Amino acid sequence: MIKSYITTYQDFRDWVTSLTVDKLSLDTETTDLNYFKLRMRGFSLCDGKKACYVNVWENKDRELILGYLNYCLKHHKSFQKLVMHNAPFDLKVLHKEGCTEVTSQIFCTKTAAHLINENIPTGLKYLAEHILQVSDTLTYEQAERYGYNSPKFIEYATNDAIWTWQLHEYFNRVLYQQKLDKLFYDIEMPFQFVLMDLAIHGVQIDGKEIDRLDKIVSKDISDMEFQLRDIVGIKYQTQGNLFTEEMEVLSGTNMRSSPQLVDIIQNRLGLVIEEKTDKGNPSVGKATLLRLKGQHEFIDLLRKYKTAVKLSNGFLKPFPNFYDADGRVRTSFHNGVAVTGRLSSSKPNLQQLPKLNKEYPIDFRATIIAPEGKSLIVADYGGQELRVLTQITKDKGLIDAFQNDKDIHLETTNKSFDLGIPDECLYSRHPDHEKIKKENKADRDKTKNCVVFPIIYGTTAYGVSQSLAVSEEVAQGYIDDFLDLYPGVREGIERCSAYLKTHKYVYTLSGRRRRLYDLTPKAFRQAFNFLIQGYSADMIRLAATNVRNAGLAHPEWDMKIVLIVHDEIVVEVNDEYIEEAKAAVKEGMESAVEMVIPLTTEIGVGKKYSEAK
DNA sequence: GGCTGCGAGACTCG
DNA sequence: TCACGAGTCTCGCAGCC
Repeated sequence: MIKSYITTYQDFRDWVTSLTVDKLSLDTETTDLNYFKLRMRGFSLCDGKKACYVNVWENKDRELILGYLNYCLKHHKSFQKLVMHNAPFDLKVLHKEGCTEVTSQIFCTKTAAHLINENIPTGLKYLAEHILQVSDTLTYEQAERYGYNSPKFIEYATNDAIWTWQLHEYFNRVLYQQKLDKLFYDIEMPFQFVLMDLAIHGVQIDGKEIDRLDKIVSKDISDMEFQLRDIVGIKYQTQGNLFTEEMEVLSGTNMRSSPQLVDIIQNRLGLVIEEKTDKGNPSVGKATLLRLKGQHEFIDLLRKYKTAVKLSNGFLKPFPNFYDADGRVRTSFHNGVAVTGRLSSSKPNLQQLPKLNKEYPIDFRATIIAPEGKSLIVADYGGQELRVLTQITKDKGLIDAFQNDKDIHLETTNKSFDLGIPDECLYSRHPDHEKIKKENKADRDKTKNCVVFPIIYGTTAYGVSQSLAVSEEVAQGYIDDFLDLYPGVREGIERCSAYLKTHKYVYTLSGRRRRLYDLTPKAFRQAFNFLIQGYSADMIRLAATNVRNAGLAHPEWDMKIVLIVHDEIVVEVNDEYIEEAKAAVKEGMESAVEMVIPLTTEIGVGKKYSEAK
């Protein structure tokens, strides 16, 4: 491999001019990972035979070099296919440096690695060592000591591009062998540009509202600290807070410590804790406190206290650490972490923003806002999991239910609880349906949350018996009732299990695979759940790509996807194009895939996230 | 005595 | 042994200087 270190425009042009290939790998090096702060230090390229590192940091030719790179990305035949490891990152770096129209066919080796084996790390160094058998582990600091023009530094700087190129050669073959090529090229690669957009735009935060809520919640927590101790007679001293001048509790008891709460509840209140943690200790989590609700003033206040503490420590306090100078938060979306193919989000995790809690109504989601002159459109799939279940199993009962608007949860409840509701009243078109649904709301909710959805997760009779506080026999009866009503589901689960047993993997309707080598009962549950969760994840990828394309077709809308939350897409759009954009988002989501039961979308508009839901 | 790392437990979301 | 997939925070303890 011929390796060059390039610092001048002329040398870069010469290097590119001598290329005779139609494919290159690219790797960028930056000052920061965050779009708002980062600047490019340099980039490396590789064509399989030669590689170069182009240093643009404090370089007088910087603008010329980046301008030429921009030109090449659009027009040069060697840039027709661009291989990157973690494409959204390199794409956003290029975008930041003015290369905003990458028209190349892209290939992300990180994504390929995840599709081929979702159970291993996808870092470039790891893949180089384990797949390319590279043993070189030079760090940046080591390379730097040799000097920027030294062979060692050039080697370090070009390695990433070389490895990326070599991984492409291997992965591309395997993708076709494992029939992952359609998923990769038609779903994952277009979606990389959505991930790029998300990283670039971020989401607008109302910092003043965060501050306002933080003050309210902090005061509430402080008050509850006193009240909780007063209720159970724990002695404490007070101390003034230096900053807020409010009085704080000074006490040996910590109301956030589970062992101490166990002690208070059992020994001071004399209440029995039946629930256990994973390790078999008494649990003071949600389930326990819900069961003990109303039995002691302390329990009821503790529930509110825990909600407030979570809101404060988990969201209101840490959020300001993530503001960029433009008041937006740019989270990291990870496309190769969840084994089911779902996206995940971190720093901060925007997929777990608290919803409004009726018992402690602080509207955190109101702090996610649209900028001046724009609105948020929030669109989510209605009943996505049950629709995918229907698609997978082709169950006649489920198909009939969706086609004729029959209430699946009420039908199940009717059978399990022997309610004697006439079949025709289970259809929403029946004049008595709403009334009957209301009358049986409690049982219907129980069935929905404790039987129907858990079955999708592969629950056992034991699990259902625990959540409903009934015997295992009765619980098994509920499960059988559902599977008897929709026998296609039972067959689907059995088909999935049989396939897993033979092949040690299963695959979704989009061709995504999950490999499960250890065939424990849990593995069979994971396999069936994967068919639903994994396909749902690819639906949202296609939907988001459609929505992005609709936005590109109408630049005047200035429509940007700002969040993806599993079955939900949030976009920002200019106020004057809300109606057009709404229609486009709806169309983009509902046309993502062809299903026996057409997809439906629930859509809302508002200036705040919580208003639009 | 103070710092760091780590597992357990709890809680947020779909 | 017992319900799928994630990320983040705090507590409490072990180990280290």
